[in-house]
Amino acid sequence: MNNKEKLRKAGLRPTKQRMIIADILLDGVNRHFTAENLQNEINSSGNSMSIATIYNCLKNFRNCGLIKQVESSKDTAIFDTNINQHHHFLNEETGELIDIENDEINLRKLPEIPQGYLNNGVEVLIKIKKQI
Amino acid sequence: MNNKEKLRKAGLRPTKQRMIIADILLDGVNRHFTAENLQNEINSSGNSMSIATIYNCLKNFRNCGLIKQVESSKDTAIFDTNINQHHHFLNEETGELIDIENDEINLRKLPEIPQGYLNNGVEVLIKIKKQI
DNA sequence: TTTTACTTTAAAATCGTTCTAAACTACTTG
DNA sequence: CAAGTAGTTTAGAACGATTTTAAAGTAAAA
Repeated sequence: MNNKEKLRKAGLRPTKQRMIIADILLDGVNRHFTAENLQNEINSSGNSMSIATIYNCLKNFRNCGLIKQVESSKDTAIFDTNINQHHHFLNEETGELIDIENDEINLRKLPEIPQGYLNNGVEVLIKIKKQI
Repeated sequence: MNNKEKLRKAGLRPTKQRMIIADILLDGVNRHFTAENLQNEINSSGNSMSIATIYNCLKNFRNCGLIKQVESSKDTAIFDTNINQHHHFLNEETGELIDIENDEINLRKLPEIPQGYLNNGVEVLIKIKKQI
């Protein structure tokens, strides 16, 4: 499926701007990035786009499940093109994230989900620091 | 150990402002809060404090391990007085966090920590949503 | 004491992100 | 294809959380 079809399937009009971003993000390579990172990539691809459009687009892509947003206490939102359930190492000193595939972690015992709620995804974060 | 001693032990001068905040936070009750939540509590305790001081203090307390900061992609920093390793349910719709004690989760298989790094804490986040 | 280093403060500045409202464009319908 | 309409992009203003500034204040050391 090409990117135009992916956007349509997600319920998004394939506008010029969304296609530029889809061409960068939806190439099958897993990556973590911020809005600013993406703007730089857009610029170096010879295109340009309002930062508001980039934020709109990231929000739309995220809401449609084309990308994920990482839970992180950094001051900048971090997005992830790996939309499968998976986990992360976090280097707290640098903010760097490294993917951990879902089958590399085995959650044996899970607590009971609060009454009236459903499990909507589990994320494990392993904080790491440089050995001294 | 009283709060003055706790601050000294953490390497922080027990100033008037830090004592006010310690009296609110270090009472043994686990809670999640933002800087603004804390400011409201300070105000209702009959005290007042510059917001810059509140931020300074929270950062100091966090760096000294007196409180923790929760990994969360919300736009406001969330702190936690529960400093033991533990986990959270996150209601993504409301942002509400609920503690999961460490022994309620059993992580069987863990991935290998990257070469040259040490495990510095594991946090599991279980996202939940209201059943319809 | 007196000195020194650390802390607090109000206000300004900064930074990421969202809003606004006007111009534009994709899609629909005739 | 033409015209309508609903959704999208844009620059720039606005916003909210947090940090910085620089001056005044305070705790601890000498």
